[in-house]
Amino acid sequence: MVLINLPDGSQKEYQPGTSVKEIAEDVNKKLARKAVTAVFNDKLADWNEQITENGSLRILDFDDEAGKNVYRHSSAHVMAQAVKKLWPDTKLAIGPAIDKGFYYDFDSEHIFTPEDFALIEKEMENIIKADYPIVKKVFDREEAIRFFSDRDETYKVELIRDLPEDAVITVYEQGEFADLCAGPHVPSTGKLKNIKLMSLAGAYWRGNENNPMLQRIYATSFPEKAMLDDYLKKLEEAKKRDHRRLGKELGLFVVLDEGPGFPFFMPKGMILRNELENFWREEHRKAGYQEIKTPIILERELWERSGHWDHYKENMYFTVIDEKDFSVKPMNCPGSMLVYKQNLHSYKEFPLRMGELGLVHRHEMSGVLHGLMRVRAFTQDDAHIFMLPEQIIDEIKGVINLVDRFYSLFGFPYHVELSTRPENSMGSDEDWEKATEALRQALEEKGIDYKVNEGDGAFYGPKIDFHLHDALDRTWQCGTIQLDFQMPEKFDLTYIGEDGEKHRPVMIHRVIYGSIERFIGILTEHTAGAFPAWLAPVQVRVLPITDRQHDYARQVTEELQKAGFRAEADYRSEKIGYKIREGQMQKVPYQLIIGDKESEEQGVAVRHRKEGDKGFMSLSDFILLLDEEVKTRSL
RNA sequence: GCCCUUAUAGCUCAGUCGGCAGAGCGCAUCCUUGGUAAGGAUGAGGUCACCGGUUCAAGUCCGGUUAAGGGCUCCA
Repeated sequence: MVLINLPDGSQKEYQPGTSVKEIAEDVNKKLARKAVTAVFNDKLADWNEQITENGSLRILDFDDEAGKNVYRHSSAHVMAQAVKKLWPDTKLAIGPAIDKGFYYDFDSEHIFTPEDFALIEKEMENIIKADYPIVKKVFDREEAIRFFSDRDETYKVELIRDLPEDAVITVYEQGEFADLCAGPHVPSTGKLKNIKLMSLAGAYWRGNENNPMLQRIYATSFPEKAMLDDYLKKLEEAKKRDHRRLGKELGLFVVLDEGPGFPFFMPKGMILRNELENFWREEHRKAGYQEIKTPIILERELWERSGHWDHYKENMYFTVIDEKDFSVKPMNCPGSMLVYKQNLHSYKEFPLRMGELGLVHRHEMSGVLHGLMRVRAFTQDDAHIFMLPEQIIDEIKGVINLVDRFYSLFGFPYHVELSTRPENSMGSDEDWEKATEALRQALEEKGIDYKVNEGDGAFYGPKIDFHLHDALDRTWQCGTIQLDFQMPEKFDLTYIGEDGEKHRPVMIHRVIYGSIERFIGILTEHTAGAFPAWLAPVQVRVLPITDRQHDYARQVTEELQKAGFRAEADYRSEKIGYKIREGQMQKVPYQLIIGDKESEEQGVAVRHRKEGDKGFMSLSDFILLLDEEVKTRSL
């Protein structure tokens, strides 16, 4: 007999050779019906796998991450089967489960279009209805190669050839369809339901642009109809708060044909932007930063010296002035180095913090441009900090505090990643060791959990990245702190130490917003355009109910403006409901309704964007309330 | 850059088989003066992205260009 441990702590005995399925059904009939796959002794197991040794077994359903992946992966096989049936000359590449669904890459004479989706979905339904058992077969290498060669599946053959010598090669079959696959899979195609094909894309074989372009079909699947509907609804909602759409609707920013990747900021977008910059300047002044501004166009020779010419030329723009070559800056650091070199520095000045809201231009490939999220010109809230080696830890902690101050203010949760030395990097092992240790120690002293990305650092130094989480559960890398050993060398930066001798300072680059443009994009989607009052382009709208209140409304508006608020009034002869609707859609935080009662009693009826009608208030009370909200920059 | 898709009024979009350019919203003017998410009437607004081709005739079909959207990281 074999002894099986179950997740609830109980143990049961079975005949050797009992299948996972039989055990599951014995333990819990209901769970067995919902089950997708199982984990036996920490390894994913097939439903029909026979248990021959003692161990612990856990049944997985769709709610488990691993179960979800198996469900989606099996869905991908069914999609591939349908496609092969409809277009038999199609060659299969790979078809994994991904975050929110799955895809399969095909190489086919037939060019897929969205019109094919219905056809493919129909065929998939047939396959599901047929309820083909999904059967695992173990092949040795030669057999497997022969098997797929016979079927002219050249990509599969290539995959097999790249597998390690001793790999166990498994093939899963369902009906006439067979695919090279590590498994596991759901027991039969009938287990799958609610599949929807989402989109088409080109994708290079193995992600390499020198390889042939395959056709990728993205799709998703769920065990319950309600789950699929919910997912589709969420996609709709995400579309509604797309920053490109909101940017246009709210008059914030726009990207035009005349400037691909070069966004325009409209008056209201500028208010947002200026507020973000004001806040940035205020906080950086408090944190002991000085501000500089370096030129956007600088001589080619500078970029050769900094190494950008060699490492970054592809992404740079060039121009000629008086027959000399110049580059538009893609980064701020070389300019900052030149500023540092204008004086002789003493260790007593350290740490020397130089901030710059620097506009950089980078030539991004046309296909990657995306609203404000990926552009060709953007403003980095950059800073370069020059210091003594022993100041690194405290200085990093200071930057971490600043990042936390910013992200918490906007209500963004975030997580932190530490990237260590990559392959072809510069500098000595000792320097890297010291620097990485300093970053680690700073994080640990701050009590911050972090993920380590081995070998993911910049070629000039290790780094800490801050990834913020938005309201739609996506993450964005914004802040970063990078140690740089290379720039101080290349520009021969020095300071005079206590000993009167010249030494090489340690330098870090850091950004908090990352790119102001992108941060605005993220913030727009996060808040769905309903910015906190301190950022809102229009903070208050005054809405007179009839012409009788126009004079008083004008007086109120002027008083609000005098108090420093961005206020406007709507004097059109529309009904109050109409004016309110418009203000709501423009996401104005406060609307003040003014009728006879308010003008007689010299007050306002306050309507909050989210809380609705808050009733009558004296104007001075309202000013106090809004002033507090703006001053504290509350959410 | 590469693959698929798309481009019609300020915005969102319809336009069938190739045969007079459309709707809603917005905007302007007028009527309406009203109490917390759309009152009514009238009107203006178009090089159907751009260049070329087929045709008696092109928003529509074909080719090219530009731009945008979804991807090109997830690995049997």
